Amino acid sequence: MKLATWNVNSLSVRLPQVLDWLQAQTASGTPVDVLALQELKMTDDKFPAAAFEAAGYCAQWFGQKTYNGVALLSLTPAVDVVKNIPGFDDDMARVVAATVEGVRVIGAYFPNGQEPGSDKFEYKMEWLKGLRQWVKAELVTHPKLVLMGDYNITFDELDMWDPVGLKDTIHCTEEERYHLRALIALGLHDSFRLFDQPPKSFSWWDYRESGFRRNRGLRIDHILISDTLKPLAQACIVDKAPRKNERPSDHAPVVLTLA
DNA sequence: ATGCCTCAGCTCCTGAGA
Repeated sequence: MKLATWNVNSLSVRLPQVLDWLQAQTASGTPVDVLALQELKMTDDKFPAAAFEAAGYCAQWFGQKTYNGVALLSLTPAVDVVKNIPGFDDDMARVVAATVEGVRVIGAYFPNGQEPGSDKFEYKMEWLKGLRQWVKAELVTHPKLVLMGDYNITFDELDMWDPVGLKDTIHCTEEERYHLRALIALGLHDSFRLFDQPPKSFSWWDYRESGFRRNRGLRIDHILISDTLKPLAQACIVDKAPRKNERPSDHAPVVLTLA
């Protein structure tokens, strides 16, 4: 089973790239079974369900105007769909969850937080708390669970192109990392670090100042898997190929292969 | 401190992203 997450930064702009990428994965011999998308930036009526259906994918989506918006694509139908975090009041579309082939998949676009100390940072902290409470309960009923998406949090210095210059800046603060570790403590694993990785592996690069060319990036897109799934993990990589497209997203897909 | 880039939108500037 192959699962992936990709913040596309506007699905309207990136749809051809998403379709091309899915097609390339299929052509390689291992099609993507589940793809979580973030930052659709479109209302639900604009979602290109027909294009994905033509490509062989079922879709669950949860959008809003201008900002946020998430979707789950799957080769087989998704059931028990949940949108946003039950019990956490939120006027932004950030989460879509569903069960695919017996695996509980949660796709999420975590709040950015803007700047430590800001209202948006405070919202990020509350959102993270709400997410954790819900995921904790989900793990009880769904031992096979994947939590993937744009976390907007780095784990440590390995995930930063400039650990000194970026120390304590947004995505790299101790408060944010506390919540990330608290998710891990529920019985989840950072699938990327289960494997040897190239040094300076990132999933996002700033559009500005040639961030990608100079590999000035952050690893903020993650695929966390439950204890039960850990023994099945075979590989996890960042696929930088789509970042080399003309007009790319600032994020690259992260891809996990399970036995 | 700001722009550097990209995207959406009550679009020729602004807010937000990260």
